[in-house]
Amino acid sequence: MAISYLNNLNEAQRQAVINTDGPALVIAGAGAGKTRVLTYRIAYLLQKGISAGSILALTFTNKAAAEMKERIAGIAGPEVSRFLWMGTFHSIFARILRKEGSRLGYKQNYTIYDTTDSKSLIRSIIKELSLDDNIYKPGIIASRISAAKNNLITSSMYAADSSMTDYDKSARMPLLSEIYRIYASRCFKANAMDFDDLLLNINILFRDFPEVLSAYQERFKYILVDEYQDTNYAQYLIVNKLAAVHHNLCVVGDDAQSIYSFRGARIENILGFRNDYADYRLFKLEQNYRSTQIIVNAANELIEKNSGQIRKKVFSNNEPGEKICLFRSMTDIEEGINIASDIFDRRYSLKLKWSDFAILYRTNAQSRIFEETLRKKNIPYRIYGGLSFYDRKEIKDLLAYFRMIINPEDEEAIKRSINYPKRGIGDTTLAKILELTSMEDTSVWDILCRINNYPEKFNKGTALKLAGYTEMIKALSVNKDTTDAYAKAGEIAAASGIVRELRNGNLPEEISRYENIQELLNAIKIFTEAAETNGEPSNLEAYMANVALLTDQDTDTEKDSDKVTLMTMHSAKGLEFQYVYIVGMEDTLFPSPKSTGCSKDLEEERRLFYVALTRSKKHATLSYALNRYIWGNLESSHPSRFLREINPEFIDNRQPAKKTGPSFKTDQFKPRPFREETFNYKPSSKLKKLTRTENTVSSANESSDPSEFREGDKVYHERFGTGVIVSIEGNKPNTTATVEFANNNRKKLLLRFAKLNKV
DNA sequence: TCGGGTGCTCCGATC
DNA sequence: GAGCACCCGA
Repeated sequence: MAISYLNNLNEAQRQAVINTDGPALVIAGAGAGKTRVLTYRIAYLLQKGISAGSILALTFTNKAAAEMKERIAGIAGPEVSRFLWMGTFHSIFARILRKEGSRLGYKQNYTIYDTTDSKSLIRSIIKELSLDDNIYKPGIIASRISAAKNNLITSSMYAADSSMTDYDKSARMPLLSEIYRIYASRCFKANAMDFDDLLLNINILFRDFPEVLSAYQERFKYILVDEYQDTNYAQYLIVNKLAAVHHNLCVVGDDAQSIYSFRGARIENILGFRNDYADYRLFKLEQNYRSTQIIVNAANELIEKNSGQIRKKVFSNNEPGEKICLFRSMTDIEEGINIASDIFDRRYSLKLKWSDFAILYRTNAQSRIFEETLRKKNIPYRIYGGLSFYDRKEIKDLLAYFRMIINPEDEEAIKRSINYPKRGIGDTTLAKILELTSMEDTSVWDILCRINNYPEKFNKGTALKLAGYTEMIKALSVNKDTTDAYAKAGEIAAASGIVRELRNGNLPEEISRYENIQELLNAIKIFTEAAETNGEPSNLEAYMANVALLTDQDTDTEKDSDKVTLMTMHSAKGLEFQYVYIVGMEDTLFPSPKSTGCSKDLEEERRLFYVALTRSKKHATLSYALNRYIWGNLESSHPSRFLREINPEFIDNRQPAKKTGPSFKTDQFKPRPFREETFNYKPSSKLKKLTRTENTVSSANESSDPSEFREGDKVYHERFGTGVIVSIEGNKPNTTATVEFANNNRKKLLLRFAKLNKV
């Protein structure tokens, strides 16, 4: 293996690569070549003769792991890199738990519950305890339990910890610890672990079985952790325990890019590394290869306003670059138009690709307007962060059957599959079964297998339907170990009736569901073939072992397509684009109003802004609108405080709307005129949007109260078309009016005027 | 048991 | 605005 790749590194990077022994903290500024250092360091270890099987490299996403693996395979060869322990925290520890979990009472075929499964289980526990789910909200409870697990607080510790229970009492949820207890026992009975259990149970395993810990401590001579600033307490402990013997722990990260505290990440882990390892070596990667000097300098000045951080001087030797543009728009729609136009202009005048552009926003809800404005200009775009492939209903439905074949005790899989496709097994029947499981302290599957023992509970018809389901699962399970995953999956898809159900449909969404099922089967085919080539198990159980840990990018088919990217600032972390638009820079959106009361949260928002800004290679545009629809209501806002934190010398205030280019038709996008107002009606209290057509309001002059409605006003309703107000009970917001539509239908509607601020 | 209408909630999101 | 859970009527 050639060592020449070291010549591709600057001095700081080189030092971080070749000093392989002892604890090392690599602080990598944005765009400083972090991934390159990590991959080269591993390649260097391999080249020094360290066996791949003794190197553990942990990442947060499959994508990061896959990218690194590929690069290392390129340097060291796939036959070596194959044996690296490289993957996400969850996948590596899930793998260890498959092997060692029996010590904790789990079977090797345990299921991994995703967040939907967890929430659904919590919801049913709340119901069974007859608690009010307006107070005991499943989402809140799930995150309390998750946070507890991430801090290694088991349900019994939770119940004994007065600081936890006092908090719950004050939140009117005194039974939260009870829900946690039941939740944990139900997961256990279902032979299932949720995502947090994977980390919690590894900690318990290492605590209670020192011989297991010491075996893995011995095995992993070199440990590398990517994005160390994002580790939570459970991950922190595992990593440090594993490194306790060889001390060859290399953590890489950037405290300035810590943006995940809401999911348990502790910036203290990276800030405190020097206290954990007095003999550590610090490597600072400060040269930014990505961005222009203006962007790097602006970002530096911004992040300096945060207090707790590891000081570093990120610099760029690239060109100074263009100033950062600042767009001001009257409304959110105008903002969308301005940005679509700017992208359009730059794309053609500078001969760029659509994929050179990204629009970054704080909340997913902001994407809609950009979708509309981009579509109107025929600009291709791609939204990230929507429903992922594996979150789709039809995929989850089919996977539930696969789960049943592998682990029939999986309660959530039973609930999902027992009455889909419809078999006439409803909630009442299910509730009866669940009651029996808690009375007899057993699993749902156990009751199902003995359903004939309860003739007084289930009538003949119901018992027959249940037995039909149970027998089907049993029949499909017979040769599950010897059949390959693809064959078995096809058999299940057919036998379950899911394929039949979807194939009969003619609606576009049914067709697309059917296609998604086909896509899943294709993915399984690819898995099966790859496993057979590598001489690894290719049955369904092997496929299912990791499927809960997979995400979208594994089925990403659009990778190389030329499209504008739309995503949140959070999901943009780690990516880069030539031209970046950071939108919605308003006090109502960014920093999130929920963060402004707390300096710690505000600092995290500032880091988020830092992350967003440093995504741009060539140019960044910041944008805000003075009026915006928030949950259907128009609200006015002020420019974000973060705009004042960018040194004005880096900012260009030029407004985009004044520009005209040969390819740009201004009249294609008239800003929404003041008179085209929007208001809502409320039939039995549901708000629906109505748009008052332009021509009808001409009678109202601007000095009169624009919220007035009168008889004769025309209104447009998306369901009924245009109608005329024939009678009205008032002329203020929230007045009821009878509207007559074209087909003589009269509807009584509550009209609610959403006031458009005049500017 | 099934479906359609209604009402509530909503920051970010890896595995 | 929109997704999702729930309720009520059939």
